[in-house]
Amino acid sequence: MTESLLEPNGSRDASGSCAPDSHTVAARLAALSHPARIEILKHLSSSNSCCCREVVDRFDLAQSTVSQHLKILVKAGLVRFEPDRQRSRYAVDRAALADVSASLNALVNSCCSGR
Amino acid sequence: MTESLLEPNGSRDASGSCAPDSHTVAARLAALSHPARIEILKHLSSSNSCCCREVVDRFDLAQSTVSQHLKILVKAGLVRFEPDRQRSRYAVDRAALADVSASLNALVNSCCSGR
DNA sequence: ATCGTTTATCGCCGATGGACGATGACCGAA
DNA sequence: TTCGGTCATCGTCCATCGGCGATAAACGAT
Repeated sequence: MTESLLEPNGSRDASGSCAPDSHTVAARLAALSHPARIEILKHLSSSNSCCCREVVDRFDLAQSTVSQHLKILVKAGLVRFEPDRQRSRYAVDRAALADVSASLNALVNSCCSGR
Repeated sequence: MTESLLEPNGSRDASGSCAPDSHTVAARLAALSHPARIEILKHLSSSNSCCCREVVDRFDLAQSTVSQHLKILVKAGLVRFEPDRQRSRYAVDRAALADVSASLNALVNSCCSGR
């Protein structure tokens, strides 16, 4: 693994808020850096909770592909997964999503203030 | 809420808020989804303008690797590139950075309102 | 002109991503 | 039970990423 040459870890900025390290932010942004996943997120948010099939029907992607994208979103913590009997239920974790946005905001602010 | 006056690709929906398409957002987020690039951005922002060498000295990465990362950041429009005689100058485009953040904010908001 | 510095690019390689089809498991209904 | 629908996972294929060293071009200084 090629990590550890960057940031000391959990640095705190002047405002006292904890700035997540670059790896964490990068990993979460990576989950958002695919158009299909963004669209899937939008779709999920529009209907509170979806099963995989609904997403497959909406987009022109194979079921296995959609399942993969959902898995990535779940792994990133942006989508909650609840295995129902037959139909799995996927739902946007709005708090987590807001958190990612806040992290990026913090990064941008630190870039704009450090001058 | 947020104005993003740039972005030629931004389509304006009925509500007047600018909603960039998924590909655009995804591409810009992809540029941010690497810890080294995030750290490089922070470094650039801390000293207004850098040459490649400065970044190479700061991080434990080969010069070619840093050059690649910088190229990616430039291509994404997050960093401005100005070829000086000998030393290229790289500087954070704070407006573009703020714009990415705003785009993500807009996405999150649309996900949180659509319910 | 020659050397040293800086930079961008090339080629290479291993790892990962993204797409798909096929498969098997699970469940509900007939 | 059998059938149909849903889902996760596996394996495969191809493209891209991320790292590096090597190289050549451009420039300043000697």
